[in-house]
Amino acid sequence: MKQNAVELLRSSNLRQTGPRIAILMAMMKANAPVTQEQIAEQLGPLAPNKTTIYRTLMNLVKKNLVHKAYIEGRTWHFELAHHCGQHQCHPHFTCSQCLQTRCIPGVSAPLIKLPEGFTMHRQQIRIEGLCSVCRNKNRR
Amino acid sequence: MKQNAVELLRSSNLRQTGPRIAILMAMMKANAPVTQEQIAEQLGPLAPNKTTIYRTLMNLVKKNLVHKAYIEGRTWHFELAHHCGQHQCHPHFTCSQCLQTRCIPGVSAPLIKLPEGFTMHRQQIRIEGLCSVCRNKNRR
DNA sequence: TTCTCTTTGCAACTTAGTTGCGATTTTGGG
DNA sequence: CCCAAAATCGCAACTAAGTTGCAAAGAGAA
Repeated sequence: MKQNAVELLRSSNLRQTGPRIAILMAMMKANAPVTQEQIAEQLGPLAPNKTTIYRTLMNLVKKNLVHKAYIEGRTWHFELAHHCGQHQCHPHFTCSQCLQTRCIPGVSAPLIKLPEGFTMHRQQIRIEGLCSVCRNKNRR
Repeated sequence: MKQNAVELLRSSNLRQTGPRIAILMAMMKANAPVTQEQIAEQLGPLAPNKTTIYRTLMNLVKKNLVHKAYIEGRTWHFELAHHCGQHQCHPHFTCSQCLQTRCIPGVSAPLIKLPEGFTMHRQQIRIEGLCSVCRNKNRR
């Protein structure tokens, strides 16, 4: 997995530093978009400083190795780009009751047709609803 | 227009107060999602306190008269629900160069099929790209 | 008009992300 | 292998945006 991270950095012409490799590895382990805080938590006491985490994430976004996910709440979430299509991320579902977010892999919507002269870089879908767990709870 | 705002409040069983009517009217004038600050600015010196604006917006969201739009940046944007479909808002386009956001009215994507047991309340689409103005600027 | 419940404004506060800057690390060249 | 230049990092102080608690004002039913 570390090899994988190193490879990603090399392919994007980014220097291979400890913090970057650690952050990428932490994101590989996650199966949903993560926040700065979750990354730090995951890496434990040797986690990089939060400034470094934010700066790294923003660099990775710029290089298109990572995408920012648009999710309810005030906190930014990020995920590795390699499960996303070229112009479209997989949808994200947020339960409006338990507030958990999860990816909905393997599905996508047709790309929206933009007005004349506009170029699409990326289309993202966010869904709000009730997850099956909460739905069952409500039934009782 | 004021009548319209009053009607919205009545139909949702909300008390008709000055701040609420003013905020709804400000949103009716806008043709893209607005922030608390933009609402205050629009209403000028007699704008309600920012706490009131936030609280009002959150109430209106709860009543489904207003939706929160998911847009790049740290600031919340809101728009009236009456241009949105029942389970889907119109897409929002943000230019990654000038950062302006605009609505793309009249188009939508098929609703994503959720996993068994999940219920959809609302699907929202966010597109990032280059608007025609910026694209032309880059050409030169 | 009065009473009750809701809404508002204010000021202080919290959270999440940002900035500036000196110290450290990476990497390419000798 | 070693060095210098450029990129990156960590820290502490800061900013922006939204939140909270509470007393005062307002809405609407009787």
